[in-house]
Amino acid sequence: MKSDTREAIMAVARKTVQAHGYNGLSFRELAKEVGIKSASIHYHFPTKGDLGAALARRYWEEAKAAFDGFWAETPEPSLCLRKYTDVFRQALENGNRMCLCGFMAAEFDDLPDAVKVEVQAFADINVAWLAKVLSSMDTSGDSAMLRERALAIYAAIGGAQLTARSRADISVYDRIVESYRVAGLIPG
Amino acid sequence: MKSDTREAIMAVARKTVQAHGYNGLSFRELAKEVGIKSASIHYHFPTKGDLGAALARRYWEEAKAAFDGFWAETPEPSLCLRKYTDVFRQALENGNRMCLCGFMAAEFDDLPDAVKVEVQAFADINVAWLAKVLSSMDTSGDSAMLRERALAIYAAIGGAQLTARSRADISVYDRIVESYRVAGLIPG
DNA sequence: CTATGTTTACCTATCGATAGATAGGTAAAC
DNA sequence: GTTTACCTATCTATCGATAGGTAAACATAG
Repeated sequence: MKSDTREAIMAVARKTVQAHGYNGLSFRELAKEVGIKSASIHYHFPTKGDLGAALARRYWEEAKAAFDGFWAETPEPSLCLRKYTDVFRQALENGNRMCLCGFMAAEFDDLPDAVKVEVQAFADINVAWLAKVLSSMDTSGDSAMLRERALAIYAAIGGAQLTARSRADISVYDRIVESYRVAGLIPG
Repeated sequence: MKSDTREAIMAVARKTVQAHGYNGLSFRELAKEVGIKSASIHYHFPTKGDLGAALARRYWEEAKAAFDGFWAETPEPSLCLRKYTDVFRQALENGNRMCLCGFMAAEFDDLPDAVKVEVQAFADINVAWLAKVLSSMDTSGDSAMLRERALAIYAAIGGAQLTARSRADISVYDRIVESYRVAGLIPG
């Protein structure tokens, strides 16, 4: 089995970053919640940047697995998109938290390079997956335009999450995303 | 004249928060850039929360004045909306910075209450102004729906800014906003 | 099976840097 | 004489990181 402690560190750290950001993540506080000493975190993750990069990488790997699961199991593309927007809703449900990489996008200037790479990878897999789903709904064959639309949907969902968070009101997220559908930004 | 130093503190602090967030704002670094000692900042702003609240308040006051100026000077509502999206573009032009209140929305959990109030006020004035402009383009008279659309546009623009920032590429912002218009989220 | 060496996974203790905040002093302006 | 607008000096708390120790787990040789 992979180290339980390492997994526990990552689990607690992910929730912390989703609520307080990368800059709001402290080794001492993290260690206290895990039940070890802060020096022990350095054993598993030599620097904070190593931990941040591991967190962001794990985050997009899990997201990609979930999205691919939707695509494999869900025959209806519009339902696929509904499951997609629900994933971002769940972060808000979980203590008014944000997407880990969405928060880190705001803090981008202060991230170590290794973390930046993984944050960008998260956006990439979102856009690629959305473009794939959109292409299954659209016969125009203009894949460049679908990619643009996919990018717009990804950005809009991140904005909906950010806005709802500042209201601490998940219904704000629902209303914004519904408006995106009404306006035609998100098809279905 | 209002204190030059106080204004200088606010000007430097605003740029810092737009790049590094409220948590990334340090009295020592701020004082160094202004050319005074950190203790002197406490003379003008007793606590960091006081400074943060003053920054956010000033920010939405200036935004409101700018938006009202657009509305007064620009006869064409769709041109008004273009000036609106340009305002958020300018933050990115200015060293890949974000909207001050957009960044603080991410850090919402860690903000003093007095700051939270002002961050929410910024969103309120954006949505109210957008709803007013939208109502001038729409004769349906469904003001509740226009407010929902206004909220969606505000959220989407914030997301576009966040996404473009994480790419350090202003053209990403332009492409996303253009997609919003193509999709019909932003009329005009 | 036992003895020995290595690796794993922590720990205590501490480092220098930095955080916001405060006390008290000073010199100029009013 | 009081207020304004700074200053120096310092406080406690916290930051990420490091050095070095320990005890258990494991591997290997006799």
